[in-house]
Amino acid sequence: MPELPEVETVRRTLYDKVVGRTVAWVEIITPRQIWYPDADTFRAEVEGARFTEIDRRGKYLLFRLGPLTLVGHLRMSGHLFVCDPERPRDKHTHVIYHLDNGTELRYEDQRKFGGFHLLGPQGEGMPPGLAGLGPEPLSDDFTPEVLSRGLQGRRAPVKALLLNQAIVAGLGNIYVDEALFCAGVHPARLGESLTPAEVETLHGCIRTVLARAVEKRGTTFSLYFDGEGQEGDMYDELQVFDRSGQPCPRCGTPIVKLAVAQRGTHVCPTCQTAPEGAVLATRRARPGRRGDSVTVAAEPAKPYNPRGKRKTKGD
DNA sequence: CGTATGCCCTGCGCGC
DNA sequence: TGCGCGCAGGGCATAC
Repeated sequence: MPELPEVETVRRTLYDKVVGRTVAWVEIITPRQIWYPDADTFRAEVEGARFTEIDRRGKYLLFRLGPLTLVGHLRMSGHLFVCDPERPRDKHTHVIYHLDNGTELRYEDQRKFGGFHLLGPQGEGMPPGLAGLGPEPLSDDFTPEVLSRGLQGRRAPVKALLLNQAIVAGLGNIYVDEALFCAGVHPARLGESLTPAEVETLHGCIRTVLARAVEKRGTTFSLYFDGEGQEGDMYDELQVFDRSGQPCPRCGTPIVKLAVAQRGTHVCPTCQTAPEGAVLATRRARPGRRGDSVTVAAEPAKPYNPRGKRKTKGD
């Protein structure tokens, strides 16, 4: 799952291979991955344009094409990389930007969740998530005060708030769990319940965790690789994510997997104190499945609703 | 407005 | 061995 560190690594690894190149032609294999405008207009506008810069905001890649901006989002399983045309095409190849030096900028995506927007000079066509994106966590804009304002008075679990890209940009499931562990804050705590000291610590942890992950070129968990096809090295440094049943690196207590905000969530039950009176119900120990013991966590005032899946409800 | 839920999609593990 | 099911998850639309 590409989050800020993975997307930043993709940006860096694509940079020299793409910037300065002109798009000879665009091959759209799966039109539904073109989100804006329609595929024909998109192709017509991009063909002949030259990549002048690659920026990143949160998990969005911003390819500057002179006055236009090609926005890419990898979502869960997207890959963007440059390769030679001889490379066999994966069956999940959806878009190919054929470059003027004969190489190809390919977009592959198993789940077809990701896609592209082409923004006009004034930003027309911008997805709402990009327009409403919160501060870059590694920039000076992101201060403890800014984080505090994002959590202030909010009755959602702090994990849900950190996943909210309007509060802070770029965090996903992996680094939220890591940052909350680093800060010793339980993910089910409500945003409004954090003390100023906890917010300050959490702010520092978000930055430390993300900066380290960028250094390590991201986490390869399931299928991530960067713009050169290389995997990230951060997985081995993860403290809690995907480590359920393994000893906490700080105190040795086995890491537990919970559901918070409908998301798989990893905590050390000793280092991250559950909120006072929290309902901690073991949903089900799924035998054999990576040894997960899945537990549901919620504040007492708002009992957890197991996934709200009312498909074949008892009838 | 803030919060919660369903949807998109497909590979995989699991249970039979 | 093979099939069908449930799960995973980022962002957006929609419902309260």
